[in-house]
Amino acid sequence: MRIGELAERTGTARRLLRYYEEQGLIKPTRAPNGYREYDESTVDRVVQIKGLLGAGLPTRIIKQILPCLDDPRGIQFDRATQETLELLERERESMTGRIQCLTRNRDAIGEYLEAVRAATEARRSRR
DNA sequence: CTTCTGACA
DNA sequence: TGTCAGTA
Repeated sequence: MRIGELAERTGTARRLLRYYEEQGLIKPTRAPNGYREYDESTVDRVVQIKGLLGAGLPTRIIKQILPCLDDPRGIQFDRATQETLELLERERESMTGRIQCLTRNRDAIGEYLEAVRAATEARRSRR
């Protein structure tokens, strides 16, 4: 499929898909007319990339752990630098922190919603 | 009409 | 990321 279809199916801007390619995250083949050609598996890959990016991981790290997502047995341990491992460790801790923050915010919203519902209900029964 | 590259905001 | 240009 060409970039337009991939964009629609992944909910990603064409511009972004070309950017991912620039960062080495996806490697489409080229049609004789120069158009990028993506295979079915790319749809999943792009969704994964978006998820990782949304989690706050930098593209350069995603590039390294992507082969792991495709095929867990294809991990290139030899290229796992000490520096990369440390960065991923910090990233893991950072994610844990964000999760705790999200949990608090989610609970706060839940309590707010609960309070509003209670107030609304009280008003109804009074009426 | 769709995509491409490069560039600017 | 959006968008504009000038093509293929």
